This record gives sequence, structure tokens and C-alpha cells, in this order.
Amino acid sequence: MSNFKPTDSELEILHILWENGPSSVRYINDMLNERRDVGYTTTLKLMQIMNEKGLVKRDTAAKTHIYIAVAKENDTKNNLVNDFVNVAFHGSAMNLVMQALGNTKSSPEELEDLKALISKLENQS
Amino acid sequence: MSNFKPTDSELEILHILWENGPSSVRYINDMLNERRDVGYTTTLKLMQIMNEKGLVKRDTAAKTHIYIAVAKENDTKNNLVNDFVNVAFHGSAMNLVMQALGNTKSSPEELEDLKALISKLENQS
DNA sequence: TTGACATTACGAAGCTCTTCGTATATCTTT
DNA sequence: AAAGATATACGAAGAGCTTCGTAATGTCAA
Repeated sequence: MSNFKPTDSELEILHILWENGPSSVRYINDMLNERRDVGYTTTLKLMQIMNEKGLVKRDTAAKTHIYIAVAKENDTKNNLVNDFVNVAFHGSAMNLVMQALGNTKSSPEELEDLKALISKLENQS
Repeated sequence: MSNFKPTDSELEILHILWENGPSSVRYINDMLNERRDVGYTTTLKLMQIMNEKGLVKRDTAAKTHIYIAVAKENDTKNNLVNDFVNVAFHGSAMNLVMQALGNTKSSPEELEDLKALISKLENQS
């Protein structure tokens, strides 16, 4: 299993890459700037570092490099959740689930979806 | 609402304080050393910083200071979960819940508990 | 081809977190 | 009281992350 553990800023960029597909630094930076001010070279540097770490790869054929997510969305989120569960909930995912549910307003639809997932889990054991 | 956001190391210490109640640096350090090597002064410094931040307070009456958790367990975990949901799941707690459940093996008992919580949530809306 | 502009490369500063060495103070034991 | 053990205070180093300024390079239009 891959073991990607992006930082918060890196994760922000990965989200954009996951949604948009391969993207230029310019595009990523524009997206980021819809939420907060980030300098262009800041974003560039971050993506160069992510490239070194192997979180993304890039196509340097053209002048404008195109970055592609290497870290897979599901794998990455699993890693993040596992880490978070270990640090904040002593390894108990169920405690996290309970805390998250008790903490938030959930719509009836969401609760139905959740019950469906639980049924699935019950039947596959 | 309080807005405590402890770091990983600070959280480790808070867990011990929550479980054991008011404790000395020596005790905390001993507990930490059951899991990994930490120097005594490292733990001391960390707790002094936590004191400055207001995460803990301390009783300095005796030579050996006694530290007490100020950050409440439930509040702190809620803050952590909210933060994590925002960063990793675009603010959707339900996505986190689904990911955590799909990611882990859950016992039948845990699933029963979870269903009970869901029923409670459904009835209170 | 030359000037204007966009892009990349590089280095460094500032911040936070963690870690620990050393100095100082306090208690205990003999 | 002196020696030894235990505790606190303080400062600083090192690592990782984020940020940005500046320089170098590539591209395109006039």
C-alpha cells in the first residue's frame, strides 16, 4: 500500500488535481486564490516539492508544466483517517465515527446512506 | 466554545491527563516512555508550553508541580474532528464517517452501538 | 530579432514544533 | 551541613512547512 501523508497545503492542491485532473500551476494557483491569497511562486514551490516527494508527477514537455496527482484519493484519505484515529482516538475508528456523528447535523438521506453501508458491512462478515 | 487545537505531542499528554487526572511531569514522562523514548526535560518543556497556551494549568505549591488538563476531552475532540473534516473531507462529516467505516473492521457489537446512535439521531430531529 | 510577458528555478527567511543540554533551585539522607 | 538526587527554568538547535523575492529561461508578437 502506498503511504502518502500530505500536509494541509499539499492536500488542498491534491483535492484540486483529483477534481480537475492534470493541471498547470497557474490553474491550481487561481483555484487556491478563490479561497485565500497565495502567491504564484508559493504554489509553484509547493508543487515542485510535492513532485520531489512523489505525491505528483509532471509533464515538462511544454514550457508550462502539467502536474498530475500520483497519490490516489482513496488511499490518501485512508492513510489520513488511520493516522488521525491513532493520534486522536487511540486507534478506535468507531470512537471517531461516534464523535463525528454526534458532533454534526446529519440529513435523513445521509443517515439512510449510512444505514445502508452498515447493512452491507454486517452481511459481508 | 473553547477552541483548543493541541499538536500531536500535546494531545498525547492530554490523553494521559484525561485518564489519570492531575499529574506530575514525572508521571507523564513515565507514561510516555512506555511507548517511546522521551527525555524528561522534553516533557517538562512541552507541559510548560501547554501551560502558557492555556491547555493545562498547574499547581506550583509544592516543589513538584502538578498539572491539570484545562482542555475538555469532548470539546477538544470535536475541534479536532471539525478541523480534520474541513481539511480532508471538504467539510462533510458524513464522508469521513463512511471512509472510516469502510476502512476498518468493525465488530457486530460496535455496529449495534452505531445503529443505536443513528436511531437516537433520527428521533431527535 | 528584440521586447514584453509568462514560467520555472533557486535560495532563504520566518514560523512552529520538538528535542535536549545546562544551570539553578529544592528536598532528602546521612 | 554536605552530598546526592530530583525538579524547574531557560535557551538554543534542528527539522519541517510555508512563503516569497529574485534570477534565469522560454515564448510569442510586433
